[in-house]
Amino acid sequence: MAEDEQNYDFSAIEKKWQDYWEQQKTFRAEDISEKPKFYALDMFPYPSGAGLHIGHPEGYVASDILARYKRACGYNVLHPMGWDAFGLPAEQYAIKTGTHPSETTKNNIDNFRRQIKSIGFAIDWDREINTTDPNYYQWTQWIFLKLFQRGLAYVDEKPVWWCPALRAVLANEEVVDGKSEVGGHPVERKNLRQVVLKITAYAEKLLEGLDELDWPDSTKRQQKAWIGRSEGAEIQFKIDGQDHSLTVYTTRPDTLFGATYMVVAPEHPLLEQLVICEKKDQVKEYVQSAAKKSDLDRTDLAKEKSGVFTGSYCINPLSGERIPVWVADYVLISYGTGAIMAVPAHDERDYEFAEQFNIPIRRVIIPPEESSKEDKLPYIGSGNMVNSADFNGMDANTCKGKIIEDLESKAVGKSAINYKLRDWIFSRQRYWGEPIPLVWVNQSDFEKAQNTEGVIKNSLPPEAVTSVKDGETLYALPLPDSELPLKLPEVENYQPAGTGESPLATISEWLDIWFNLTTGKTISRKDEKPDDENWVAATRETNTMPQWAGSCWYHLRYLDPQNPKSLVDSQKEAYWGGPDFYIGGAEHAVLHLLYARFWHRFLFDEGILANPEPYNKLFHQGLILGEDGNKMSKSVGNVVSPDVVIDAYGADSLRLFEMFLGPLEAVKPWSEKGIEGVHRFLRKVHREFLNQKKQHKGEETNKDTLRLLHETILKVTEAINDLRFNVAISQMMILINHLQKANSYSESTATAFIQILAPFAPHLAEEIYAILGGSGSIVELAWPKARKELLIAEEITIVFQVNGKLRGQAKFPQGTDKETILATAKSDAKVLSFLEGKEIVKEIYVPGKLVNLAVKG
RNA sequence: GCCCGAGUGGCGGAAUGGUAGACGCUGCGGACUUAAAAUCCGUUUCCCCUAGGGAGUGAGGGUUCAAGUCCCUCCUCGGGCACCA
Repeated sequence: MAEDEQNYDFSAIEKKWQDYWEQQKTFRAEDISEKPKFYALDMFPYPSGAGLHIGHPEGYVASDILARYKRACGYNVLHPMGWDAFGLPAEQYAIKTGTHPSETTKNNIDNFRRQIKSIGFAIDWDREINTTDPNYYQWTQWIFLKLFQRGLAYVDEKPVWWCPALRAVLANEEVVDGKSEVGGHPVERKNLRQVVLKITAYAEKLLEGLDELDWPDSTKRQQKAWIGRSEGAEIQFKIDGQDHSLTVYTTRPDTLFGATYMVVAPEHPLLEQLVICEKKDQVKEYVQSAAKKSDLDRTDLAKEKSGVFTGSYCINPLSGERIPVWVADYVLISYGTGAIMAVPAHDERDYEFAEQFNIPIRRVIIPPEESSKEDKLPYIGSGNMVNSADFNGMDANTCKGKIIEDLESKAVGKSAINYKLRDWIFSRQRYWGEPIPLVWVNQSDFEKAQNTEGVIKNSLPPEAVTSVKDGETLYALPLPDSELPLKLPEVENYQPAGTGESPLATISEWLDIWFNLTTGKTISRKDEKPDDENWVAATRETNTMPQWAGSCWYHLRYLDPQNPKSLVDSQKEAYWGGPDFYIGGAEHAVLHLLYARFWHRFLFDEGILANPEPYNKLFHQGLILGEDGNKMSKSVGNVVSPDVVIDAYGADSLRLFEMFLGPLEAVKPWSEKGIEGVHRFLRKVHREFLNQKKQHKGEETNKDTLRLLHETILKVTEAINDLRFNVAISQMMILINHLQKANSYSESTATAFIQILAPFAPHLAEEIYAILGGSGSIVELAWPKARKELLIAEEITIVFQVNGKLRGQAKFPQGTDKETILATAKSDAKVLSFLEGKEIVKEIYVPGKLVNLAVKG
């Protein structure tokens, strides 16, 4: 090989250009611009102590390629990065070591930032955000106060998942199969005072909004299922011999005449009144045992249903029939009314229960005649009504409405809609989260607040938020905006209080305050009470917010990260709107993406934002597995660190290979050998373009080269738009292989090539551009246009098929007529041998592609 | 159990209903070299008596001149939900 060949010193090249970009602020986004905008957003990482792993950059590289490509297309591009840095691990580490979580978090962020910078992203680092920064969480608290003011926050004793090992309350979503999602520790039920957000008030809007979104279908489906809308009826059954009624929810009012028993959940408030004397002990015992069961037990025991007869009866509002009422834990208190009418003939669960307890099963719907084989019970389908008095013979589906009408006219029922979605338990009994900016006062001070003009009175919710503590009802008051951020106080010990309260509850200096009802100012109660009647004794809310809070609105803060006056300037928000591309893991399909939509829609309803939906276009990158095909994990020892890869092959190779592995959305294994392949490709590019002996000035003179170049520009452009980066890279490999074999090619060809390579391997592209004599940065060049007229070849290859099988081929000049081609095909020696003794029944000619002769005999 | 998605060489994967296996990896053979690395060239779906032919995209059917691609049934894997009345 040529002695003058330079090594591909990727380390030096990458360092050089990363420094250049940083110094020049190459990727600074304009706040507002004449240019159209493109906002590429990554799900920001939680900066863990383990550092970045190879899966993180996959999405970042994809969004970075788009960002760089769009910039070359003339867009004002924003590609920001930040840190979702509140969370359990830093707190756990603090409990173990006494290190302040902010210190751990700072170190982890520094390491993450270093790692991400080493990959060479087109990130505007001036817009970096951090959810644990008081200047950031001030606005998280501010949004909470808005929700509070609108009555969308309340406090309730809730049976919640308590994890003894983590000493923390977990959200439903953080419990998987009866264990904590983090760490896999067992969890149990415990009643605790919780701050809850009324996300259910947005159930309908969140459901409807999905239709408009350009999201993966599976993600939309998951959210739809999570919201779980169903239509049906609420029906009141009078309790026999009492004045009360039992209200049930059903989606099948058409099966009302088939109800042969009723069930109430063990936690149902009417249960006590329903139980007759003789059954008291038995029911009490049953309720107690049900309370002990975790959800895991309930699921495991799903095959074996359990329940107890209460001794009471209800009256079917239409038939007048007396129906026994049971208590059973297969009915959930948290859904519908916590009570059902059981129709064993047409519901699998009721059928199972009825079989087990010998309860009558009465069919009220028969399948339509055509499918009369479908005659087994339970029968879930539609059909015609039987055993249903006046409704007999009618179609069951139409009967739903008729029965509801009938119930409504008798004032014993109405149509109803139900959702599986529950309100969002928003409090965590932890230290390392945003403090919830509320204070608690007694009733008389609350009434005083209601009658004292000032910021507090003006930001009270429509209904008082209360909580009972030690037998006394306390009332929640909001801190005013002027008191934000409410900073986390210093604490001696990060261990939660044994009661399940947050460590903040142990800091009385912070907890017990004098609160001014006019101004909302606070001072510690250790200080003397000011001599002013507006100062009252109060205690602070000690719960902190869940990790989801900060990520509900971070996409907005990137638009205006330093703004001390509002969470985002409305002009900037109007210009940028939402992200044009949002990429992250599918594991956030429901939680983060639903919570963020909720907050965003709320802010839209408040008139604070111009758009109702936060993320119009969403994409999930697929997991990168270890080389052994298993999920990367420390314990298996198959984790690949980007640091190691960059050290050995460089950031450009890492970027290119992550995209070359396979389709972006696919789950695919890492391969050490595979990265050598793309690294070789980059070395080849480096070698080829540095050896300028083959290059000549002016336009490309070789027609094949010119055609392939423009085919490559076209394919790469299309592939980027379709997020098919693996295909784009293949095509570039084809081109470099061609140039390597060519005797010479023009400088303009080389420049066009590195321009389309630049979004993928930006450092190498910059270096070659500089060597070829380009000034400034390659990112300033406009994206090359594919000249489609060059793609038409002078000669076309036509394939000859007989009965769809390849039998020959020939080249023809562009524009050869059909007859000539067919004649040539039919006289082709090989084709002829397959036509012998047969009759041609059909001749197909696909222009420019193939001839197919269908033969018979 | 229910709802999705996916099955293509030794491997990762290409293929608007139109030449299956592009591109890359691996293996094998060769060139260069004292040697190695690097680089380059050839070869790599399977079967057959290798001229050439036959089979082939999880299995079986179907539609079509033509099916990896569309339709039906089934199998396997992956993901989600899981007593929500």
